[in-house]
Amino acid sequence: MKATKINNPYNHKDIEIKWIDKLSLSNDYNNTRNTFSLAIPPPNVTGNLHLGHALNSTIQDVLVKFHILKGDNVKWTPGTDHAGIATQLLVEKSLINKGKDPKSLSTDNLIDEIWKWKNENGDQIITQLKSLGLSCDWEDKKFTLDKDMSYAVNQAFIQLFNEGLIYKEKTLVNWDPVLQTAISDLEVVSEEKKGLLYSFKYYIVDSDEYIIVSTTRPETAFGDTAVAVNPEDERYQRFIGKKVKNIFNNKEIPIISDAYADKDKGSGAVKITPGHDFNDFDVAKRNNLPMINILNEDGTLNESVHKDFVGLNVLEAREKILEFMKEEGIYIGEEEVLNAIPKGDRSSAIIEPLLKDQWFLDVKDMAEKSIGAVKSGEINFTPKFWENTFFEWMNKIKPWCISRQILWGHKIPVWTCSENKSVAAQTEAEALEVYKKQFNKTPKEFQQENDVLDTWFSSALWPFSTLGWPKNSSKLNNYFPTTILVTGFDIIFFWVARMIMMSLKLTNQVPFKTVYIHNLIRDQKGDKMSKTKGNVIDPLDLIKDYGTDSLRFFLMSNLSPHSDIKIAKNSLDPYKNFMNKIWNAYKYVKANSEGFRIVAKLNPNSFYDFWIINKFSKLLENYTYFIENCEIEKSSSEIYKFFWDDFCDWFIEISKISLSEESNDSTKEILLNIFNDFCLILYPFCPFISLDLLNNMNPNNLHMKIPDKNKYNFQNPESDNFVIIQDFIVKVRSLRKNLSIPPTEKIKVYIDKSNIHYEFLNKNFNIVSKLANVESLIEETGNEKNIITTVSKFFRISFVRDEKMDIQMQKGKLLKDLDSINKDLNRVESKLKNKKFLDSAPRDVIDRENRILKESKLIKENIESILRQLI
RNA sequence: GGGCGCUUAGCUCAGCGGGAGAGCGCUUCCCUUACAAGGAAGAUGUCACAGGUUCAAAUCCUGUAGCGCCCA
Repeated sequence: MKATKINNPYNHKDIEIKWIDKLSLSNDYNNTRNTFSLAIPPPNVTGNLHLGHALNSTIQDVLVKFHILKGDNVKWTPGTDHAGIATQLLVEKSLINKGKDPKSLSTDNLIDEIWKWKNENGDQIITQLKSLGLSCDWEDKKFTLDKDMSYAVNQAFIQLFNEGLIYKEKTLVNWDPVLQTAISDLEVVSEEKKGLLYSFKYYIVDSDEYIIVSTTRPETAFGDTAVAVNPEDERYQRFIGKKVKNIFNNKEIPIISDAYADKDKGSGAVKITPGHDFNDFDVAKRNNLPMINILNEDGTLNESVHKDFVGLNVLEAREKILEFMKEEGIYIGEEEVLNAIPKGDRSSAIIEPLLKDQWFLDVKDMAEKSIGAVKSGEINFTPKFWENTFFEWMNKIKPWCISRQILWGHKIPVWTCSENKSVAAQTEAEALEVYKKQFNKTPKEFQQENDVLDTWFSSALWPFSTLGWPKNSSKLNNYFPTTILVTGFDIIFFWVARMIMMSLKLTNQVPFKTVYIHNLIRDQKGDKMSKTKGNVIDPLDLIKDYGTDSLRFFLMSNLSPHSDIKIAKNSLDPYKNFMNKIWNAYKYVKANSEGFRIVAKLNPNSFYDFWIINKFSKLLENYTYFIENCEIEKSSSEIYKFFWDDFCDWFIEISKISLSEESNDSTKEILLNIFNDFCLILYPFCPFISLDLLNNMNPNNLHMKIPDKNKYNFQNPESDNFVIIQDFIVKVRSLRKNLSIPPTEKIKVYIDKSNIHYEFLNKNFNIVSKLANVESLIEETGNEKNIITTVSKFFRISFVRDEKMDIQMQKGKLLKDLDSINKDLNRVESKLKNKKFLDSAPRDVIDRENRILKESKLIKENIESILRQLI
């Protein structure tokens, strides 16, 4: 690759164009190496890239690129999800916009339209993901409705069906009257709303006595088949076993005793509508009550109610039935209550519990095994506290309603004959075979189910179906179980839990060993981003303005296990500045390392060579540790601090001095090598700038390998002396500033030459002279009258006093320092006087306190003597 | 009602038993030949509150208050 002209200013667009297509990953498997594999949480095929995707995929990409650098077998499978309901809705809408009525199309034609849409637009999200610079295996991209993926779905279904875990049952389901399909418990969101609780009388048959019941949904009285009272409720004992007259459906319905009735709620008696309430349904099953369905699929009242009510919607019926109650004199009153309204998460329609034939998957055993896998540590959540959330849900899991009455999805692979005998199979031909074998005859009116499966059913197989399951492929052998799953906490139940259940059931293995849960991205104020609020920040805009590297580094620096990431328009400024800093530092490195190469063995010479090598070595160690521990944000911070503080502010500045004075080969070589190796470890975070600079340093010879830690393994006692030089320089600059001495004015510094650090300071006078603009070091005898002094950890530093100097300012500063030193002294002294502390504190803590005592005393004495001088 | 998480500098957040930290913002000075998208020097805190454990608590325990999320 041709090198970028490094003298140009940093421009993210130039380098992104250059490298965007060179990041795809597919490496050959080699069983001598470690393996790192993961499957991307497949975005909806209808999706547009949002910051959540950017966050989720960047985390994965950092891990992937890190493992590429380590030389592991890496497999990261990308793909998209067919997103049943969402996609169908979107296509229907776009048909309507084009003036076509989707309802006028045949089922097959509508499915064709959806496929057409998918083929035209389905890759948009993939293209957008690529702009993040991800090293997915783009050649091995999956879609949940691909042939092989559908084969896996059918196979999973067949196995679960044959084991009797999948069954069809007429029972209460969550019915979405707008989408006209069943949905699972998880897809129902409850919304608290003020409503009215109405009370009315049910008269006891052949009696003037009545029992009062309360309900927020009086229209369901058509479906009431009992009144329940609590067995311990003395008020109603005498009624149990009697009947009341349900004047709405002209039936006599029993008063039953059931613990579900709450003595303290309302009148204590409760009407039971098994066809339209989940609790009532359970009561009915316990008590063998009949169930009446009063609703059509569109949510209007059906033929089973009084003819005046047929066809009304629920709200219309409510008004009318209240009037009716009043006319009949059974209405008592209403009160305001807060109740939970169930709504569909896609349609926002009020969900009606409805009696329906639906397919269920019994997940109880699977859930128990999944809990076991997490408890035993086979699967680890990180952060660990999410395991509680997982357990909580798994413990009270109910059968999963997996059938949907929509078109777009995997058709349920079950064929049924006229005698209502069913078999599950991949194809009709296979179903016929299975049927003949099983029932020893040929089926009549053999027909496949019309329903499709819940989209999450196929997603639940994703980690292994993408690798070729159920076929025994080499991919599956090499890369399964996957190493890690990276996802947001919002789909722990929808997805993570179901993958674990399915994987344990179908493959007898966990799907992944670690679940890395990350948080959401919110706006500046901490609000969720939404189109209606107008606070959405588009990652593609950020990429345009700041560059992918800046966006990635922002995200990776702001990850937090406990809080969501907040982002404002200018949040990326510091990270773009960092990219610019790296770019400019390279200009310096390049100009000053001509003729030098990336080497395997360094030859450090001066103490600052050793110092920066040690710093880099520490960085390498921490960087690796934090990434492997899923603490990526700490890794980012290490990178930032090393580069800006250590490498640029100190090493480069010092190198300027040594390089201007003599040809210092060791420093030049170290500049180039550390910069090169820094770019390597930066690569997982900021791939574009890293690759471009690495390419510039190693034209046509990119070695994408994590730096060898042995290259940076040097021990040299002098490198510890670096802090002495730093301390001296900072103190001189500080005193200069306090005394308002211009930075351009060279200054003479008085210093005690018997100080144990003096020799080292003097030996490196060229450095301090340049960085602190010191003219000379002069012996301080202690008798000087016309000097002004400050103290540091290692030195007393004095300047010649001048009338122009702001002595009061310096005095104020010293008094303040004295105050804080006294506080420290008090704390330490009282500790060291405490016998119990000396007895029980560890040795190193006591040593440290003693050291602090000594240092503080010295500083205190110095400050006090200086203050006396200043009077 | 049950569960989880949070409360530390003006803002965003680290630290999670032994000297209160970072980035941004702020103040002052400097356009020094990598970088003004920069450099240098600074200021800023009852670590929500109340008890307890400990030689030692921002850090562990209990309780209280407030905020957020999930489940019913």
